[in-house]
Amino acid sequence: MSTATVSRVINGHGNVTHATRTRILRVVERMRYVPDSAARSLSTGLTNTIGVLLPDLYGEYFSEIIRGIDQAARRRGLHLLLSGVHGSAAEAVLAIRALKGRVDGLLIMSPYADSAFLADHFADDTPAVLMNSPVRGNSHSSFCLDNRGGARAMVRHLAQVGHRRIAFIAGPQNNFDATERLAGYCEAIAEFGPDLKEFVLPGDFSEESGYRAAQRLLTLDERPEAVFAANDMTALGCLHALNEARVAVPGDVALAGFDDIPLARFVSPPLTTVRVPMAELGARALDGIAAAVGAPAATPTSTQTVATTLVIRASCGASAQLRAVDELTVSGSDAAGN
Amino acid sequence: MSTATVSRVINGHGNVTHATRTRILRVVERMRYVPDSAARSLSTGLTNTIGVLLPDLYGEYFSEIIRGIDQAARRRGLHLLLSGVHGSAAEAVLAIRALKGRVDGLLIMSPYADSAFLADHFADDTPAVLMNSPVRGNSHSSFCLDNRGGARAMVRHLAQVGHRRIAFIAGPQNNFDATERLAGYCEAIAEFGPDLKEFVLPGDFSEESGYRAAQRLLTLDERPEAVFAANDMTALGCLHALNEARVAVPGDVALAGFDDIPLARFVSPPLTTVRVPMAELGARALDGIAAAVGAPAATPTSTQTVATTLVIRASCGASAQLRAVDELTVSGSDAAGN
DNA sequence: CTGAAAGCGCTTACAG
DNA sequence: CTGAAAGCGCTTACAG
Repeated sequence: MSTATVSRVINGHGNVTHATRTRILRVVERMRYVPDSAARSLSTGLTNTIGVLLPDLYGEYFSEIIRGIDQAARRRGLHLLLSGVHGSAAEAVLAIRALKGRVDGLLIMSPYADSAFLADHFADDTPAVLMNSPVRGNSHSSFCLDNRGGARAMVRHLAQVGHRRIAFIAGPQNNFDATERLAGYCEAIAEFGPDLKEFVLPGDFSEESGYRAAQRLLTLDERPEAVFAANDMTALGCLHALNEARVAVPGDVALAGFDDIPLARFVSPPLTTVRVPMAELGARALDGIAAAVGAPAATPTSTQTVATTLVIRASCGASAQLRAVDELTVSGSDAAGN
Repeated sequence: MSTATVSRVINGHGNVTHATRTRILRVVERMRYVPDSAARSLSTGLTNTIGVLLPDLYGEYFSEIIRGIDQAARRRGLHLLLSGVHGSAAEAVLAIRALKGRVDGLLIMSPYADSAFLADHFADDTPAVLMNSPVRGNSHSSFCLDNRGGARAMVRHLAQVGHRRIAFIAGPQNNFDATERLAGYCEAIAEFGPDLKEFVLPGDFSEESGYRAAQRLLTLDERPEAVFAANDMTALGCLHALNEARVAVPGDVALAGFDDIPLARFVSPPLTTVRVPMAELGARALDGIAAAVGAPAATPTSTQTVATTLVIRASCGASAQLRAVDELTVSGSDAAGN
């Protein structure tokens, strides 16, 4: 009954008599023995946990990512060491360092977390996967929402319904989702007709910024026929201002958002928007990091895109017929790198 | 430059020449050396991380708890090992066991996690704190929302506004929040007047169950003057059914919820409800477990209650004057045990 | 099939 | 002020 033998039965390594095995199991049971994870990690070099770094651990958006990650991790018997990295790069560095020896791999979403940053601060023998982050270089795999495709699909939809002057209320300039959505809008304006013109107003994803943007739009000589907000909260602020000014939606102006937050279908009129499958993003990223943990270091990296969905409701003047379709998958593709 | 000396400068233990210290620091910097957490944990017996077990890691409710826990943990430089324990007690046992050697303390919210359960499955030298769970015995500290006080305050409010027949749509029977809210309702009915009568309908916290309960209420000979739902989603389902039946709220029947979810103030009429400060619960519980980690094992345990807040909006027929007050703190108390 | 021994990477008395 | 050594609790070749 040496520690070696106990270790063997606990880890199911065979080469143990049935008799000794049952004897050990009985004692284990009686003493409620549970192996110490830290010791096990030290000797095996494995922790069975994945570190997850997000800008925040809460809110609609991150909560959904966590949900996807959690479900995928649970399927694989992996633990999650979560950390919210609010803002500063210095904080991100500390968080990453603190993970050494605690995790087998890292899942990270952060404006600072490009490959160079990771190479600098994270042990290069530990795999890392980026989520929804600007990818530079191909030393790490990454999973991104198709924000760009979603924005393009929305502009196409608005143009199809007949709107020409389509304004865009942007999000924060240092936010990856926001800049991708803006880029998609610009691309689509250029692509879907010479009669479409870019018109971008500043915003910051807040309800407040949507409210202000709408007020400004209302003072214009030539009002846009449609307003596409970089996210739903901004669109809601917009709607508020429009209501106050007795401007009918979608009668006088069409309104669209991005995210499909729960509120979107409760407001009046229900908001046409783009659904972003955060949980799916999280789940796929977890699967990606799990694969990387198991794979040899030289495995090629890839960048994968998670499709977004156009959700057509009443706020853009689409015909009931079109709305009946309700949801159309609009995007999604894979690209392999390195 | 032995490992011992390096260890001393890294941990700032003094007794090192300025010269050797700077030399070591320089090398540490150049090699980007970061101590291995698993090894450190093994030798110090400390992990600087708190394990957190919640029924789920996502959704409005848990997301807010996580937010509070995260903020408090960050203030103290503690890491969080999060685990969602969906349902089964067996799963909870596994999750708890897997934490051994990984955490200095445990924060847990689960219907199964009473003191007896913890004593059975969690090392007794590791402190644990319960959140919003039925407390039996006093071997563990616990932090609970004052669901009972919140429900009582709501009934009192409804009675004050003039309602006599106040129905309650209950939540799941095995849910601690739900049973406490029901208990508060019953207590208050008994307390605030002989002319008040208990009338409880089944429900399960879902919008659907509120919808059905309302339909049933509408068939009654003597309709209630007020309906108090065990949570906001149920109240919303109720509102839906009432709207369909063209029963005016609050004109024909008053409606109240519990939770104060974001939607509550967006529906029409805005919903009178009870706000539950989940983030505060999480933060206080984290502070509690942090204190327990530092304290000697014999430190007395305590049960603390986190106050809830009555939020008066338009759905219950309260006068505008009363509503102007908008929010009234209604409850909150401390009780020390053992 | 079983056990003695080394080693995982740290920290911390204990000598010097 | 500094280093050699033991020990934290496991796992895993290696002998037997």
